[in-house]
Amino acid sequence: MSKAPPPKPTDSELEILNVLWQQGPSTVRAVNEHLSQRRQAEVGYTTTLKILQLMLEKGLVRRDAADRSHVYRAAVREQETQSLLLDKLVDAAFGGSALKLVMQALGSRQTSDEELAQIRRLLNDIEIQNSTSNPDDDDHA
Amino acid sequence: MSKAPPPKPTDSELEILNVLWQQGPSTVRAVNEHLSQRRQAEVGYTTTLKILQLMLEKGLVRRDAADRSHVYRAAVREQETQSLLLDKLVDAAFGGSALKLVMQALGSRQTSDEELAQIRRLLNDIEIQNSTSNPDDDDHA
DNA sequence: GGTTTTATACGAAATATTTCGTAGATAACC
DNA sequence: GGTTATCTACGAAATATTTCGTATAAAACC
Repeated sequence: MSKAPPPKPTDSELEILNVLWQQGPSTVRAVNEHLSQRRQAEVGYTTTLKILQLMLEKGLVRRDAADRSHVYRAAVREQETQSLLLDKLVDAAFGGSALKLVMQALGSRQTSDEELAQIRRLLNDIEIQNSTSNPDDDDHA
Repeated sequence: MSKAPPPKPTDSELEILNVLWQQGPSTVRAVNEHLSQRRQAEVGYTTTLKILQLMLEKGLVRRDAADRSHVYRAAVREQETQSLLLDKLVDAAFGGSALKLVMQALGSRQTSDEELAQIRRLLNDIEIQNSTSNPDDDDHA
């Protein structure tokens, strides 16, 4: 046993991760400015700093402390985090059924023909995968 | 102006809503027992009571206090709550793109042919709707 | 070299959430 | 009628999250 997986980020932490994913490794000041832009109001510099320090302890970010201004970067990938949050939501609100979530997402909002086409392409890809490997291999515990 | 929409339920509140959606109107004791079953451990009776009281203040549940044992029922619909949580997640983790969320949900997990077919049927329905009403009516602010 | 600016670290207040103990009232039981 | 069980209300501890003020050190400026 060695590493515990990083925990689910809080709302504020997720906001900061978004900045780091989009901007790449950044100083506290840079993160703080992007954060202040996203929201209506100005965010205190030390607030951003503090959250980044907590994120460091949790393993959500790493930092390069070579210079006086430390540079932080995301330690978790965007896609992995999306999956994690998606799974949590599926469990907590959709009775564990990702299908229900997808149906809900598609059904309750406007989806353009272009997007529909995009999803169809993905469905085709998945179907091909299903048939080339194990056609009926869905729920073998 | 009159009614503020019920807020996003917390994790515990969502758990209780799930019980109420599944079991229908229930006493505190009944909710508490279902809750204790879902988790490993026993949940304190007054803990469940307290959360239900807070949910009442927030407008997430209503109650019938005619008898000594009050009966609580969900004041928000399951589907609406799912939509709300979904929207929040889309904004917070998928840059506002529901399409990305759907692609991620489908791409990163095993989806059976049966489920794929179900989604295709939904896509067809949506496409028909799109063409019968307003074909290019996606982003008219 | 002294002043101002810009960093990090840290403590702690403010807020939100979860948990439960205790008090008081009422019903049920014997 | 008195005791026990069950219920709600309420306060508050325990925990998590968000926010920021202050202390301190180092760099930048003049």
